[in-house]
Amino acid sequence: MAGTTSGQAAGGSTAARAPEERRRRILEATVAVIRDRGFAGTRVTDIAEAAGTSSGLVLYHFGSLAGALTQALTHVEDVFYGELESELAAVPGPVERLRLMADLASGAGPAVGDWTLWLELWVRALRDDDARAARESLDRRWRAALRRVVVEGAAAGVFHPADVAATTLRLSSLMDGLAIQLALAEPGMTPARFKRLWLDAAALELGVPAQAFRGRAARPARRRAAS
Amino acid sequence: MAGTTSGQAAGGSTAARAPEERRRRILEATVAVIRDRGFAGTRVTDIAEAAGTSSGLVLYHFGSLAGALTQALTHVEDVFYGELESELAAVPGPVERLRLMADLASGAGPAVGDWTLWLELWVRALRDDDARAARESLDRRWRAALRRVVVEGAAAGVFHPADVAATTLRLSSLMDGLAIQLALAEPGMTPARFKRLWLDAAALELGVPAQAFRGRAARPARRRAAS
DNA sequence: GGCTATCCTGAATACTCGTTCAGATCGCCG
DNA sequence: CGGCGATCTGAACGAGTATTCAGGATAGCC
Repeated sequence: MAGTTSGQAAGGSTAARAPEERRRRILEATVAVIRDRGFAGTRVTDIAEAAGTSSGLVLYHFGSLAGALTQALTHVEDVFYGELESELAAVPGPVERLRLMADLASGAGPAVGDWTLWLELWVRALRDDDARAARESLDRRWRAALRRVVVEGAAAGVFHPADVAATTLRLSSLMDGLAIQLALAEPGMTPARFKRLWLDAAALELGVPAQAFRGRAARPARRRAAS
Repeated sequence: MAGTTSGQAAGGSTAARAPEERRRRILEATVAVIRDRGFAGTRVTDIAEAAGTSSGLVLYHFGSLAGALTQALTHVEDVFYGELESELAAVPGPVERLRLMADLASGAGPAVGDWTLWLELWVRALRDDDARAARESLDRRWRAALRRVVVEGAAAGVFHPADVAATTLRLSSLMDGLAIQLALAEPGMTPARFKRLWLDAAALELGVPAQAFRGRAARPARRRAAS
């Protein structure tokens, strides 16, 4: 349906093609609404309103509400992956990279952002194949990134994991578990505590002293008040 | 609404009051439907059908669909807690108890059963206060049980946790995270692997050799083929 | 300028439920 | 027995919402 935008030949010289722009805006609006109201509570009208268009257009572009939800997921996946890769590439060593992943997951960074969306995704994945595929892909990528950092650290002689696969799986699962508390705003669970708990577990798993992950990164300018 | 069953005076001499029995059946049917279709997909008719009654009766007893869902949650909580306590009381030492908890969580035992319901609960708790309260209570109880086992083991000189609160929180969070994989039937995640991963993490956290949690319980009769 | 395909709108349609309601049924008591 | 309250049923109602549709605007192209 919707013609798969067959003849977009007319190269846009003046400005970016408006339709494409509109499409993207709708997808981002969809993500925002899902975050806010959940998959189950998201209506076509909500998406249209959030995107500043009509419900007709949402259906015109995505065929159905389910289509919009699904495409929003793959959009999220693209954005997430792009950000993760560029963020990771921007820092040097394994210790710093592990800390970065903790930052991203705890909500400080842009990539993971709000875990609410992830909880929603898990539940939808129980019964919807597209959601299942999206989640699996997202999870695999995140876990692969983590594993890369672990392996890198082991090669550098900094980390000493007993079993790389098990360590990777446990550390990413621990993140998910802690994330539930964070998403539900469990009293006592803050991004800082999330980070501390996870990095301490990483220290245990990787056979390094917990201090290895302390210090820096959290409060960049505190000692030198004004400079 | 529904009168809180005011005058149930008429003491039932012959058999248990049918209405109470019916009520319980409806609650259990509700839980089954939630497990199967999720909170979002559960309709009054589904519950009625699963319980073998009419939709009118469901509303008569619980006032609304939301009421039925909420009461189903507290029913689950009661059942869960009762089973957890009695199971834990039935085994002797800290090591055995920790293994029992791994069994229960991995799906071998009756208490946790299917993690699907838990994922559903987390998401509903994002926006529904009753669900939030139910989840918090369930979580607190489970975590308290875990903490008790850890403290008991520490007192006996078997476990050596560096920080009881952090260890408890991490081990229960890790369970939640692994449970997601289990609920989604991630390839490679089985109850056995779940148990192994979690108990190995426990060994790390508690400063005991991983072998401490191996052996027994898994395959009771393997060496002596026939007896 | 006209023609056409694409993009876009908002009202109309059709359908799915939650909830209401007008009574049946049942067990019990005076 | 006759009445009464609690329990139970299923049809009818109404609100909410995905999707359809009849057309309008727009931009490129001859």
